[in-house]
Amino acid sequence: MKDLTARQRQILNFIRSKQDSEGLAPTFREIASHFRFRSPNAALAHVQALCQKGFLKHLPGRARSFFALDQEGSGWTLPHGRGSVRVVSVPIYGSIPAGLPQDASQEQEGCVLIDVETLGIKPTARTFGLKVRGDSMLGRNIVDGDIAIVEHGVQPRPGDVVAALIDGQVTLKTFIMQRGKPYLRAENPRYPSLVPQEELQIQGVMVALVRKRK
Amino acid sequence: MKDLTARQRQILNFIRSKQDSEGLAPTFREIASHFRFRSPNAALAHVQALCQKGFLKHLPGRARSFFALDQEGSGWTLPHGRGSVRVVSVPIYGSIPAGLPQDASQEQEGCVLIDVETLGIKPTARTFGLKVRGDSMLGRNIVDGDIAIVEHGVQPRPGDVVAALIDGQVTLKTFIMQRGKPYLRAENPRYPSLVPQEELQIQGVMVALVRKRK
DNA sequence: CTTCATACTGTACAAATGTCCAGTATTTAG
DNA sequence: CTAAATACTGGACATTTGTACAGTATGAAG
Repeated sequence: MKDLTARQRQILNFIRSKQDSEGLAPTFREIASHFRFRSPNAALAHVQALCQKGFLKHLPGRARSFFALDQEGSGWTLPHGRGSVRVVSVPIYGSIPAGLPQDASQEQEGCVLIDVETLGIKPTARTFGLKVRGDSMLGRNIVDGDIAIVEHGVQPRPGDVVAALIDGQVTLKTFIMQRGKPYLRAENPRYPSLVPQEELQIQGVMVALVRKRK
Repeated sequence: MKDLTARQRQILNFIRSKQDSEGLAPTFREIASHFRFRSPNAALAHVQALCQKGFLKHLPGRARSFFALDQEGSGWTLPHGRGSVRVVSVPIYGSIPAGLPQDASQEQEGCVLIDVETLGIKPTARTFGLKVRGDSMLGRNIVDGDIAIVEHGVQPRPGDVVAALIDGQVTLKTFIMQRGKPYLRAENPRYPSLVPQEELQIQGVMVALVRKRK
């Protein structure tokens, strides 16, 4: 996917922001007016460039028919109240094979949609849901059947719940520091309590939790 | 708020569905065409009626500037994978005044977006989020800061967590039956454990729970 | 019966809007 | 230097679109 020029990104952002703030995409002339173009053609040219590069969709002949095609991360920007919310679709995995789920759509058990602000995540980060099995995290009030929303590639802070890969199995543990060294702690007395962090691979940090009625 | 006629509701639904499915509100002529009107004026008249009754907003002079003002079933249908998902926006209240929140937008603390399937709710039912204060539901692994998604107008089943109004305060309790009589149980030893159900008003049943990272 | 609201038809026009053509700088890549 | 891409100006035109005015028909309310 080609990159955008600075100007093109400005145009795209303007279209997005108009859609977000007013719930209505701008016209070519409104774009031109905002950037002080004296002709709608400059706007047209930019829009065409954006379409060609796959960042925008435009239905020819129809007013205000701009659709920002989200490049990074699937997601949508929805009108909401006065402003807007950004939602991402998060796949739910029952178990995660070694490594990161690339396109493990087979193992997928479903989906949750979450608004970005609720989670406080960056839409660029890779996020997935992990169905909790067993009661290893009871001490953190996480029970069987809960869906842990896990974000990959985030530095865990002490006390965070993390998803770690141990013996090919993904488990939730608490990330802690002791004497400057990182450890993982299981939150249930029946499990080995402390694991040195070197022995395993942290898949991600839990940023949210979703629980359904049973 | 006045009621809509059957035809007006059809028009409103069409505008909504167009916005949902195509991401673009229709023009007067597109409305007319869909209903086989031979003039855009019929559409105009209906839109004006909808605006007057407060179900729709329209910016005069601007193309496709329709905004369905969510009366009851706010929500969107998003493309998702092969199919689509329906999402609703759920307001979060820190506290709920007596009665049901009608347009208590002042007390609102934010919003969560949840896909309907995850919750298994009927989009018509009135749903809201309730920010949990304190640890009265620790026994059910619900902690301070959690957001309980509560659905109004649903019959609670024994064992369900319900939101109940006691002394003007909304509290979460467990709904149980004992000898055929309904009771509410607090899930923390420091609280009075059993309350006969007659003394209070059940606001709704918790259908889901959302927890953010602190 | 009359009055009113609802639900349209038909014509028309002006404003909003998309889009084409022909240019001019400026920058970037080779 | 040359060619191509980018970033515009200016004018023009055809559609799309919103909207006003003038009617017709129907059913409900009084």
